Amino acid sequence: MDKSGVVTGARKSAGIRQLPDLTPELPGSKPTLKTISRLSGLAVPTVSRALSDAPDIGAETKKLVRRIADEIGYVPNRAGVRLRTGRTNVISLVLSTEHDMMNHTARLISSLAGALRDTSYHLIMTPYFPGEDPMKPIRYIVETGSADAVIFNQTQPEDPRVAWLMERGFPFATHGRTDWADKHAWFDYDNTAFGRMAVRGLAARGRRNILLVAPPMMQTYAQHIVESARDMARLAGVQLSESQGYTSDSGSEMVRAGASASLAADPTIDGIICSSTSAAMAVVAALESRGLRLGQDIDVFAKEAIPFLNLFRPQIMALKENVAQAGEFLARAAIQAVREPDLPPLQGLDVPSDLG
Amino acid sequence: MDKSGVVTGARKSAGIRQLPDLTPELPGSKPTLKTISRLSGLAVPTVSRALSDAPDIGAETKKLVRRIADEIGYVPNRAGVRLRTGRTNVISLVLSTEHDMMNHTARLISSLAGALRDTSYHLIMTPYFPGEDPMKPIRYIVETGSADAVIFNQTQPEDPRVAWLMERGFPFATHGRTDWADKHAWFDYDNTAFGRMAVRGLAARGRRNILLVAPPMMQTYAQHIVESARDMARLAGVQLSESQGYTSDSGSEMVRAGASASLAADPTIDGIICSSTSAAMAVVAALESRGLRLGQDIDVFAKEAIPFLNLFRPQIMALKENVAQAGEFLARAAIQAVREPDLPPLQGLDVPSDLG
DNA sequence: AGATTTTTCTATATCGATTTAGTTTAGTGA
DNA sequence: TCACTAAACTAAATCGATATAGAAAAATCT
Repeated sequence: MDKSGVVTGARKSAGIRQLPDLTPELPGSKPTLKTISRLSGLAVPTVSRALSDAPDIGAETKKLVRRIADEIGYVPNRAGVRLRTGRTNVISLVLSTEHDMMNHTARLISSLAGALRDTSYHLIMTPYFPGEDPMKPIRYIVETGSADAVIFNQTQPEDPRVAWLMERGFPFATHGRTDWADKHAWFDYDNTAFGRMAVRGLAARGRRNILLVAPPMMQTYAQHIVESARDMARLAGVQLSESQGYTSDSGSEMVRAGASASLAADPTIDGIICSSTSAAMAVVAALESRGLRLGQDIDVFAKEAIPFLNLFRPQIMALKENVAQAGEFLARAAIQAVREPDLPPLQGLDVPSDLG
Repeated sequence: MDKSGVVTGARKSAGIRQLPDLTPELPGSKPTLKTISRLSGLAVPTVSRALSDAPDIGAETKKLVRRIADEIGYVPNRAGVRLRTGRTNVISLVLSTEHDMMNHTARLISSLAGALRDTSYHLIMTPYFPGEDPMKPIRYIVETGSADAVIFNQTQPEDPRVAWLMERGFPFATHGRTDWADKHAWFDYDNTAFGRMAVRGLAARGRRNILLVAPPMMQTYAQHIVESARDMARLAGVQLSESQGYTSDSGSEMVRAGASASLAADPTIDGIICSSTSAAMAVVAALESRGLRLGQDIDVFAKEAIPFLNLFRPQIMALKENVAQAGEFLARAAIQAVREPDLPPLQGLDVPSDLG
């Protein structure tokens, strides 16, 4: 209200190159914009705008500010930015603790965290437990504003999480596709190629009666595998049946028992396709306990994130799944969804190359 | 400066039970203290203090405020709290992406995230890559104030991270012990018991020449295993040698090759102790490729986070490591280190029970 | 030269929560 | 009845960054 005697105005200290004030910092306190302001003699907002390369700040000023910022190791305070702008600089990975896809998950986390390392983003884990409403963690993130974007997997064709997030325009990226895949960011393993190559590979080794241990059919990628495997089986003229009562996600003990039962029910089965590494392990255990010789009486075709199956049994026909690539891609996709919501969403496919 | 005509004072609206103002909220905006303030007619700080149960707020007022807060679903804004108090409500897990302890790591992450779910804390992942300075992520967290506490593993007896954090009084909890274990929070698997039980178990099956595949000796737990195994070997009168040129962390291919070489160099080896699941897998692969029969010519003793080894080979002598317990404990320990720095730090041991 | 525009800053308000320093009313004691 | 204390609030400042409005100097135009 009282402005008498207040001298305001620009250029008061423009042109000054050397630091006008070198008052020693309070020890232990992190430098803020205020620190730079004091050191440079510029106002705090000027410093802020200089660092964000605003057009209304002089070139010399920008240079000066950036030099000081570098020298004193200025890093913007996250809480300040977040409070003012609403941007959290956090990306949430929704973690299913289900079953034993553990290995896969760990790989994904590492690569995501690694990819975000040199960005301003932190990765937070938002777990949910089997049986819980899958919407819950998503709603939590959005409603509490805990992150700028969400990443999640186990997508379904008409995934309610995807619908809900799109409706609200909240940035996200999925590991796996949906029916609206052209409208959002995703990364997926090419399970259609996998299904095709699995049947073709087994047929090439003379297998004629193939058992497919697929993931739960609600998930999009299960449908990709099943459909492509069926198509290829028709083309190749081989028989294809699907596991009944258990899936590749069922847990190792259950898969082993199930596979054992399947083999007992139909002893002519000579090829098994597994859509996960742990399922392949369980299946091999099952067939060996039934006295079947892997690679001779029967072949197993699988997918794996880490070279592991062939260490265990060289005979397993394994295709590599590049989970590290998935993590890196999803990180970029999520960030782009946050920063450039109007660009077409990033979409990527991990196409398995043919077996040697 | 100008106070004329301003009516200030307490009790202006004390005693009012019903909500004096029901102005509809702007749609889509999250409720804040201000919202409650408007609805209750109380000042914002009063609302704040009422919610934090401060002694200078009346009982009726507290009840009123809490009721409104519940009704409108008030959740404190993280950025506001963090900016004002400096408390981030974040716990950082420093993630080693090294080797293939993947499975173990994933379990730990899930259980940590799960344990923090019903607290106000979020879990962020701070990765670092093999070969990097292990101090780097720690320094980053502390210096940027990205978290209230850090959790990390792969501790060494005189771990520089522990020393550095203790010096600064920054809250942390380790998975694994150090020489200063009585002074900080930790959770550990009882590797001394493991080493003892492994040797005893193998000796009980008549094994006389045992090979120990231990982790790198810099890590504390490796020393626990080696020392206890040596002690027990002396007691039981069996021979014990340690793997040369490879460790249980060396990566599956390397362990397989190394174990194969060890078996070639000393064909009288009739028992192998592995301190990790992946090492056990590799070792079994090695001995089978050399024509040795597991459970007959030779026995393998190992530790595992997920029931897996026995699915693969029932003959493997496996002790369970309760990683879920570790995660839960570390979460609690970290939170206590933050909230009650003066209480003695939480310390816990996962004691493997004897084999059946 | 005087008016007008451009350039480059500064001042102020704001995000949401909390801390510190008052201020008012009611109650107590003499 | 008047000073004095306790109880229960309110006011104002603060954390750090940024958006908006406004102001002075310099450059341009007429």
